[in-house]
Amino acid sequence: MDVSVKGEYALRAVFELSCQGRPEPVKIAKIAERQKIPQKFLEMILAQLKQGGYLGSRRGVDGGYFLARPPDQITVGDILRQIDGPFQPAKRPFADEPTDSPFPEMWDRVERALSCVIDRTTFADLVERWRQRRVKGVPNWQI
Amino acid sequence: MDVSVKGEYALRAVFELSCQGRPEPVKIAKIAERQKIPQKFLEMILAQLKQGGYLGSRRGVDGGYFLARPPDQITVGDILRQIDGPFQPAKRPFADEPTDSPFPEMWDRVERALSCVIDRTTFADLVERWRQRRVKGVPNWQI
DNA sequence: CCGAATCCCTAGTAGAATAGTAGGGATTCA
DNA sequence: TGAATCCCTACTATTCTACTAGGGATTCGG
Repeated sequence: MDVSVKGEYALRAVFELSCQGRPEPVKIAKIAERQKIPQKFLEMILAQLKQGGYLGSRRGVDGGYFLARPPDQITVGDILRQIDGPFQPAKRPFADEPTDSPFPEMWDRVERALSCVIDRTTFADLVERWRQRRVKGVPNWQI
Repeated sequence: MDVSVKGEYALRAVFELSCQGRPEPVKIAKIAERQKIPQKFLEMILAQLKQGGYLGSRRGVDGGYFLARPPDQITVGDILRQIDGPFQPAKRPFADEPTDSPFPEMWDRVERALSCVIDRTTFADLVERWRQRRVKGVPNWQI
């Protein structure tokens, strides 16, 4: 019932890209440094996200990765599913399980509850909340 | 974001015990057979559940395992946590993560959403829903 | 056209976790 | 006493995780 490190790295990378106002390319090395992610590992992750259609890239001197869509159209659930695969809490139907088990219905509830958070949270939301917190956390005492 | 096979076995075993009206001992072999769980593996699981205070046991000829509390006082969350450990969706705080990350707050939401299902679903609930479904699913055509 | 910077691709790998199995020891009770 | 049961320790094959290594393909300024 937990997210892999790879999944967390992916979220942080996409968050980093979402913080850019314009979608101009950011280098792998820069993302790796700012988010403290092993660079070669990050390369694989970004490739996977690109393959899922969430990122675009450019090679060469001014190359890098960028969001393929605006951050309000990418959800946390999108990224996690792309990296860690679909997360049914339990394999359904469980091979050996009696067909009239009480659990599948409960797993559905779990999945819906989870979906309510991760499929409704976009990276635009994350950036906005994070900016708001920074403002509230470090208020301007000068007025 | 998924439950281990061990965790599912544990749920099914506790469900099986919850279906007994009285808390009289049920043999490992019987639970294993009825729920199609490898017996030796089940032994470990039941020991772990006993150690967590959810089950009691008796040895000898009429021995077996039984619930240590009524099924309306054991939740799905109790059992899953005992078997699979606490499930924070992500390790918090993530060592390398900047301290002002937007994610911890989101993981809190996820955890609360999850908790709303698994910590509010008791085994009494599961048994009741399951019985109700059997009644509705196999209606009496004789009137 | 050169070459430096960048992304791209395949492969390998140490260590941990998962899902068990094996074999016998300790209790209980008729 | 002995049969039935739970109890305990150890072992293991397989898979997964979190990387690392090494180079190849593009892009672009000069």
